[in-house]
Amino acid sequence: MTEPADSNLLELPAPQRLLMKGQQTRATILDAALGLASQMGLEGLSIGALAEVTRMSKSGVFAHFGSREELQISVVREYHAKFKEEVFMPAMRQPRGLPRLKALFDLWVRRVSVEIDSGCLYISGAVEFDDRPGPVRDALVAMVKSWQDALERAIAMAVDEGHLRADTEAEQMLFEVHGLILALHHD
Amino acid sequence: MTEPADSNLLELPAPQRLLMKGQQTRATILDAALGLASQMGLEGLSIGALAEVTRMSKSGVFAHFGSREELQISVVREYHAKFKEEVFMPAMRQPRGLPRLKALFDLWVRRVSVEIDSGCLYISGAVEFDDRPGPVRDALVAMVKSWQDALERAIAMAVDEGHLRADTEAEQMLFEVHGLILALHHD
DNA sequence: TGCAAAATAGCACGACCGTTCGTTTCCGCC
DNA sequence: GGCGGAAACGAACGGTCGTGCTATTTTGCA
Repeated sequence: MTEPADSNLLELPAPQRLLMKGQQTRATILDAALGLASQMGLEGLSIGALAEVTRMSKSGVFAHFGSREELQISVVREYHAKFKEEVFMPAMRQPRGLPRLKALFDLWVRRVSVEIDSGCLYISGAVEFDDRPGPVRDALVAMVKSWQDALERAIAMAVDEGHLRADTEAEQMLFEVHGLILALHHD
Repeated sequence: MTEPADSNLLELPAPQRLLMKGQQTRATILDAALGLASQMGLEGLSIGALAEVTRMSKSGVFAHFGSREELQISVVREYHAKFKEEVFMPAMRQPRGLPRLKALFDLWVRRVSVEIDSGCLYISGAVEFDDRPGPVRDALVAMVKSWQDALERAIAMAVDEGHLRADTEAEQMLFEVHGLILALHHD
């Protein structure tokens, strides 16, 4: 339930040891989990299958998260971090206004296209957890919301800069753009 | 959730009894299954839960379908029949062209709105089975395709009738409309 | 009313699930 | 070299799943 906290890491004593063994394999597991969850969905992600992929024992995998739910949440967070790094951050290096908005959209489209035959966790998660309250759902909506907010800010900026018509309804435009991505993902 | 089901009501005494008992309870089961699958997804639909809802034994439910897969396919077909009856058929009574297209869209939106907190099987199914080949997926894509084709025909007709600009790209418009529905469903 | 067939129940099996627990292996430090 | 703690293992548990069987009940018809 409590996050890693990493109470006593970053002890890089003499040489740089960035990761203790535990954190290292945890990262490995998380990476495999991300791939698995993209294919089977967050609900389809099982500790047994994960153990097989990583060639560890079930309990070995389990120990790193303490519960399946915590594993799912960790996967969501990991996905969000990757998404941020691949889509959000590069776009932020573009000048505000239309260029940045366009970059956000293009990178997003590119990512969805690359994810083909794996599937976006935000979308599959939204379908799986739309009526299943709990911490996983909470984490999911928080991540999606932060992304939507970022998009909406970018739209508003483009309006401010005069790149979009002044009567543009940011929320409505966000809705339509989102629809385009969903339709793209659907095919 | 579903009404009593009243297995043996409507005792229209001597004359026509259209359904043998088996077909009748099969229909009851299918109805319950539809509700369950809308909440939990096609993958989340379990025979045990279905038996509990219908107050039957697992094997009693099972016997009607022979396999879980067949049950899922039956659910998909049932959903498709309902969808056709509630959305497609009424719209067909509108004059061809824009009125019919508009009716299709409105009825679709209405249905998605009503399905809130249950979820459209076409959409959740598309997410769950996008990379899981098999008969269920086949049934799913067949149903979705028939619906998309109907929509595309309606758009083409609206163009023919001069209700839409002649340079309208039916496929592109279908894509955008689909996106709107998906976005609506997503919220 | 009686009887064959259909419908349903009951039970057991094997597979997989998440989780717990006790043990063993590994690694970093004195 | 040896000690202590972290990491990984292996076996087991209780649970649910889909799916075969064999009884038992119910139904439809002569």
